Amino acid sequence: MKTEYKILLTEDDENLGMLLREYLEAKGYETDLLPDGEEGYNAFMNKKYDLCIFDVMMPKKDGFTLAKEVRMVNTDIPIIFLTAKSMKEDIVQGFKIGADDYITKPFSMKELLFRIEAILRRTVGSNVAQAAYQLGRYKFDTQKQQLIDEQSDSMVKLTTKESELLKLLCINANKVLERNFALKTIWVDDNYFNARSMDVYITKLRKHLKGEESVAIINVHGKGYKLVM
Amino acid sequence: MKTEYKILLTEDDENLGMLLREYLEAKGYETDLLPDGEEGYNAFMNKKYDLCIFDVMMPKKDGFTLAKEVRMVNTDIPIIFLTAKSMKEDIVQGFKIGADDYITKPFSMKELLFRIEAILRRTVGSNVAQAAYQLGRYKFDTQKQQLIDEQSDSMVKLTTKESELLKLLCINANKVLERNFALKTIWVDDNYFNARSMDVYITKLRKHLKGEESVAIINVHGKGYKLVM
DNA sequence: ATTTGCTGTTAATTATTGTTAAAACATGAT
DNA sequence: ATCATGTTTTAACAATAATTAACAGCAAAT
Repeated sequence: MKTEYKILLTEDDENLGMLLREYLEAKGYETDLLPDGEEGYNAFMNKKYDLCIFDVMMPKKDGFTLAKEVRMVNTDIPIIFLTAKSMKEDIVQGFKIGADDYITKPFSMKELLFRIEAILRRTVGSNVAQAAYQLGRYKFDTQKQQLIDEQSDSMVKLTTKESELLKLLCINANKVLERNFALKTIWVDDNYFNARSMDVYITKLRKHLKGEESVAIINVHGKGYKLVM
Repeated sequence: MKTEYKILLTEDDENLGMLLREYLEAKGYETDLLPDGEEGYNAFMNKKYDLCIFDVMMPKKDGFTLAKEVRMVNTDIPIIFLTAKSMKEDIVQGFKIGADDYITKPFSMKELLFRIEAILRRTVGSNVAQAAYQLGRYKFDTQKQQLIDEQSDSMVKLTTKESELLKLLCINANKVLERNFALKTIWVDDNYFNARSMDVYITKLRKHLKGEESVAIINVHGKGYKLVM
């Protein structure tokens, strides 16, 4: 099962745009090409993309403005800017907005592809479970279901449910882990009682992690929980 | 508490190496410079680094071999390759090994710095990725949903809604944040009651920020609110 | 000036989450 | 099968967050 990644590309130069789209589609990315920032924004709001590539210089709405608006709705989606070589200042500004990468024109399409792959490997790919997570001073071993305090060199055994929940939180670190999702994956059924059971486990995990200031499980009201670190 | 990031740099050209190390240290990165792959590997095994920068062409052990060995021990650590412009094939190989980025010589040190920052923002994610806004004496951490008063060194926890709204205001600092836009992004639906709810949260935010004269949330009649500072 | 519609603020209501403890359930050892 | 132990769920109540209601104040339009 290999889901196709969806790319939102905005580029006002029609020739370059079409060329890029064709290339990206050939490489297996579903690509939507929009000619300016406004249309790009509309497209973004109407479809779920995995990555954005915005030309900086565009009519109606430039790439940075578009990126800001996109960031308001989605803080995580990777954004790559296409920028003219001379504009060093653009690059600085781009990173401030939260660019994931930038690429200066002219560029080879291969180069762009490498960047895309590298980013997707990190962002989407980071959603893949790992064997162990570092939570500040604690190391969480998902296999052994252990939380090791590397400072005092002590260890706490986690129960199955504790471990499963913490693992889900880790996989979604710094993102919201939706209640329903967690309930369906761990408790199978998402009724009222299971939701309360989950709350109980959140309390337990918070106690386990309270020795590390930089790590916290915060509640996102009505949505779920977020492991921040 | 700002932990210094540790960088492992291998580069056989002594002049370039020293220059880079000097620059990176000036930018606040603790940098160890090793002249070849073998010494680089020894250093890696003896210390905990946050990021690696490997020259591809090195005596004794080239950058790719070194990277492969490092990857066996640590699958996550970001690796940036320094490679000669001509060697397009190098780049392909580099990404196969799992490079996070590559940079072709000659390059500007600023450019390298941007790459480093971008990668650290993503991977370590911890310190830099947390979009934090400075509001006069207050520092607003969007991830942890906290408002830190840096003068009294006290902290106030924000609720999810408070945090979301303040974040939108910050993104649009000194510009009008339109009511409808905020309602649609935070409350999803922009009916009368949600609009009143938003007003209540504006009051709450104003209270939170009243300790700082230079920051204010002003109303733009019929349009929305503007965070001025 | 008066009306209408927006905004400011506080308090009451409702919904969600935090926490603790007891009950129910599971598991392996005797 | 029974017991001892640890895990998970349920229950109960406390605390917090979000919405709604109510009324006061202000801004723009007629």
